[in-house]
Amino acid sequence: MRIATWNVNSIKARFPTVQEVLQNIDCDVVCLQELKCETDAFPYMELEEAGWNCAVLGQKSYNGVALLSKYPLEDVTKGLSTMEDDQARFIEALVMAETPFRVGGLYLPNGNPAPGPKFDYKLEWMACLLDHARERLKAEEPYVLCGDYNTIPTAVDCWDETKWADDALALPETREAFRRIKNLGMTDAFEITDGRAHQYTFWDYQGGAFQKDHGIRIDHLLVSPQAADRLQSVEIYRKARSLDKPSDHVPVIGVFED
DNA sequence: ATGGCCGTACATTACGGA
Repeated sequence: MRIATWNVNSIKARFPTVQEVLQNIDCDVVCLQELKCETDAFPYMELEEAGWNCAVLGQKSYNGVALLSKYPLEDVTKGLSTMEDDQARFIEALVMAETPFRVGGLYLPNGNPAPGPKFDYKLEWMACLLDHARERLKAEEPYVLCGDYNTIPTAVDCWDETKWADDALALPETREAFRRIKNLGMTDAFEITDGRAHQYTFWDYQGGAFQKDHGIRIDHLLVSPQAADRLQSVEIYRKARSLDKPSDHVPVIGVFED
């Protein structure tokens, strides 16, 4: 079972690239973020023709999340169970593989500038995600909570810690909120299968950041104990960043024993 | 310094992103 998360930064602006990458990474489940399209405008037909079952929570202009699955999806929920949110940032479903996996796809708020109302919203969102994860863990099932966390977990997850010191992605409050979710018993899949420093999932469009490898690791898969038991490896599909008109994020793939 | 982001929208600039 291969489960990917990928912030596509507009599905319409790069749909041919998205289709090509989906084919190449050969996953069973893909969580997409930053669709930047309304639910009705999602390219259901093309993706269904390629064998995907789709669950979508879209929004005009900004945000928007989707779940793609080669297996049937059941128990689809849109939005966090623990919060009223007018932004399309969370979708979850039960993936009916031989061993069912529950998969949540999230697009956590950026939070800049900090301090300020946007940072407050980010921290509120993370607190609600914590409550949601706590409830989900009670089921003791394979559970994967993946997406763009807009969180640089530690100093070695960015190319230059000093450049991010005052940024909402790296502030102590953000890192603490992320750790709290891990402390519930959700494991960072990359950390336990790879764990190398300076492995990135995002590179800014500006200043030749990708060529200089000036990136940050902000796309994560957090997994329940039952999913961690099956976890074999994590792949960061860097190649997606070198294509024409790329997203600024690349797919991160968790590989699980079936 | 010989270069210097991207996508969206009530668009020709403002905004959100990270």
